[in-house]
Amino acid sequence: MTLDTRLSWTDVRDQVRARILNRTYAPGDRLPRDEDIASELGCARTTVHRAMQDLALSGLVERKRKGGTHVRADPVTRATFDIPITRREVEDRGAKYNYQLISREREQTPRAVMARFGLQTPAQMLRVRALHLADNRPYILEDRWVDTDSTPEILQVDLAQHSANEWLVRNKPYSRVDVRFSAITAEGATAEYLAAPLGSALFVIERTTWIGADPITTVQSVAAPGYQLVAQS
Amino acid sequence: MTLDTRLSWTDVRDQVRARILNRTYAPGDRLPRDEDIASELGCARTTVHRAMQDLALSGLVERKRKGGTHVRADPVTRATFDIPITRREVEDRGAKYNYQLISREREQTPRAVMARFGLQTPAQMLRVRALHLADNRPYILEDRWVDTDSTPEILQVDLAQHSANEWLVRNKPYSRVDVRFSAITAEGATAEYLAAPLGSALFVIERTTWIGADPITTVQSVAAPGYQLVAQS
DNA sequence: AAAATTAATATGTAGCTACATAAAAATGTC
DNA sequence: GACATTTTTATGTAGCTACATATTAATTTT
Repeated sequence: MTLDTRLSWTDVRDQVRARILNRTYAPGDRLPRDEDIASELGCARTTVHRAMQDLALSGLVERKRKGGTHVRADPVTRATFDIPITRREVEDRGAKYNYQLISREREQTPRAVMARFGLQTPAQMLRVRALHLADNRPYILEDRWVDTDSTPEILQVDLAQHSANEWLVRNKPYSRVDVRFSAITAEGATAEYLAAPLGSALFVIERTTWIGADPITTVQSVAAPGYQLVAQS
Repeated sequence: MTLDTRLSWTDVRDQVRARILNRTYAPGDRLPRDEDIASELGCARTTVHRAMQDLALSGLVERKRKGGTHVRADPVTRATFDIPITRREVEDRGAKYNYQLISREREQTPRAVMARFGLQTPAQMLRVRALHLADNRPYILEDRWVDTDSTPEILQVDLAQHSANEWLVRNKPYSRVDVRFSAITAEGATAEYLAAPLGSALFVIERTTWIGADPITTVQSVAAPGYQLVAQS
């Protein structure tokens, strides 16, 4: 059993959070120093420190050296999303996974792709388009660009067998990633590949990765109608 | 200056990450114990612990007591999104914020709302529909249900002046939140309020909050065409 | 009074010890 | 051999000290 006199850092975090919520510490207020909270609650400063770090991470307070800890005036809802390999996502839903390569060509990057990488001038990259299926129904259509300077090995990979998604995730770690979500209307080839009614709304995930300053890949993944992304609890 | 012989936990994290990336520790592998890594790199176990915690948080490894630390076989892309108050979001874009109350009525929760809260039986709640504008153009249309048992004060708030969004965020903290994203097609009243062409794709954020086990509010926010959500770096 | 310098201070980090806890591995029992 | 029990072990946590670092506040200089 835990001694009832001993506070864990989660206890401290919950206590402080409760005080913020009941306005003991109001939005914008400066909290007491870690040390004072520690002596008040009867624990070590390190424990309060850990609690405060967590509150800062969740966006409830802001901390600055010497400046102290302040309750954020405009709290934000902070949500974390896990975006797994598509194969895994499908299998986790209990569906059968399939994959089809649509095209694989060297092309010059259009303006939109240059923008995502922050490039000033166009470059030759490998463009791979592919369809992921769940129970033989279209699930996600991906349009990917791979930088062959940073990732020449991709040229040896048999992309008809293994998706670039999977190969990259397993073999090409990144140091920075940019993720953005949006919605587009189903039309033309996109609608056709996804077997989506013309004009239906499609959920889009855009991911761009770098290793250091070097681009690795950018991908636009368009999900079939009805797709929903749920935050991690 | 830092002594070059002294490793910070971020150094350790980066070292271990580099080893995972270059396959010294391959996917599925078990890493050495914290203590061994510590003595190898010449630092304290606490430092390695902190580094490992961070790698676990970012989804690169999994840790279990006694089981040790394993490299995740299927790494995930983990992205964090901040969803601020709508007014703030608009103002941060340098636009002028406006707000219009559309309706405010007590209604019985339909099945979809019951599902979001996990309710078995319908309940009477306050339904508030409102439009947020940026530079006098429709920005987000929200359809919100507020539980008046947990939040009776909402009945006294002048929702024509202040959005329920803002009042709740400032006055009604939650202990649990569920966030999900999807896309819908613009039609009927939704299209009209948002001044969106019929059939255009709209980005949808659904948020449901509880305090303990008690429902607070659930809201479906439909963004005007072109809306994009970007992950925190 | 304005600018530059110095001191004070709250948080950040590293290292140590000691103990808690979960889960695997080993052992004992039927 | 199958099941229950005990031991072992790797991570998790709390508390302590000592020092680093970023800012603010105070002081001195111009």
